[in-house]
Amino acid sequence: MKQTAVTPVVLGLLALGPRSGYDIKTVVDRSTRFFWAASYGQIYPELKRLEEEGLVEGEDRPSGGRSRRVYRLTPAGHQALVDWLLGSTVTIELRDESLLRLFFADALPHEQALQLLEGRKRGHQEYLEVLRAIQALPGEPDPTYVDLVLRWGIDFNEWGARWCEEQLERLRTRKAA
Amino acid sequence: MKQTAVTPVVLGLLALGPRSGYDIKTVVDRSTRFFWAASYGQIYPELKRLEEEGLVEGEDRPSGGRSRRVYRLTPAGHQALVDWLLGSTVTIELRDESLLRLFFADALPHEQALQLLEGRKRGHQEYLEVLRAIQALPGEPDPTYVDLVLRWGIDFNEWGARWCEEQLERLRTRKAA
DNA sequence: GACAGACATATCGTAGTGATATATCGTCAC
DNA sequence: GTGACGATATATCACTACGATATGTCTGTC
Repeated sequence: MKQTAVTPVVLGLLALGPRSGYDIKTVVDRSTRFFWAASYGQIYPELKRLEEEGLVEGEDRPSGGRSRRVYRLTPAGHQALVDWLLGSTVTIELRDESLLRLFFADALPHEQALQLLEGRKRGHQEYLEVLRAIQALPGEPDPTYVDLVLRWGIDFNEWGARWCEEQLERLRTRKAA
Repeated sequence: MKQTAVTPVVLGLLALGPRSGYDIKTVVDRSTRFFWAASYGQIYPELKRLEEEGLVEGEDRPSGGRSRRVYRLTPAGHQALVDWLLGSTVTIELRDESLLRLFFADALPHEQALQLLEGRKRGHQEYLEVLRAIQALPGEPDPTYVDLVLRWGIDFNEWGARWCEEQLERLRTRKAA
């Protein structure tokens, strides 16, 4: 079975209930996009491909003149999801412009370099607010592991802000010494 | 001035000294790739483009029959680097398959889901070893901020492994309750 | 009844990836 | 000294992904 970057996220979301391509994109943008993004340009072709392979089943369910095709997971699709969940491939890619700036910060005067750290700290704090707002959203509580991943985001940004603060102190006192 | 994803990393590395495209790729693979990757397919065209814009200067310096073109930063290029360093754009993109697995882990039996957390912890520990090996490399110490970013990688992975451990405990005791 | 905004699918230009082709050089073994 | 192999060096190409937007429909509301 062919695997692309969106395969698992499509299968995983359909496992939580039948959805259209549009629905998938909406849910992704509100949840996994923080660590796994997906675009229409990937989702729609992928749904077609997965249907050809028999992992999902589509059903036209237009509402009036507006077309809508809802997909559900087949047993084979559920198996493919579990196989992936138990698999051992690990993709980790990070693209962090703020770290890249820090990396080259020796080209700046001391004070301006420290301001990069201040900026990074602020970035973590702002991100934190966004995630806390999501956590505080009304509605039934998230499933255990969905909640766990949200926690990760919150804990990570707390850690990140603290780290910046510690390094600022270290670099300031070291300079004074 | 047009900006692509590799512009800052090329300018930044040339600021540390003249280099060929091959050199840039080698240094990237040993350092920034952890948070900012770059491929030949980006680097060579980018060097040409930056030369046309007058931000870098190339000089053919073949050794024997083997061609080699070494680039150096122009004053305009240095200015462009400083402008970017002081800029406020923030790109943060994360693609973390292990988090995606956790997100969908409610589809697994409790024990197997916990094993995903164990696996993630192990991933952090392995990454940690790689980074510690880099830190222990002989040679003159890295510039302050280059070292700072390496520290970040180490501290982050230590934090990540600890976080997994804490969540494992929490989920285990909660289940028992 | 008009307008904004959500719903839904589809597509397209641009850019990035990873692999590989081509060629030279250094060095180590035998 | 020659053959093999890996490092140096540039270039390119097929494939994939991304982000933005075109197109059209429906719903709520002022």
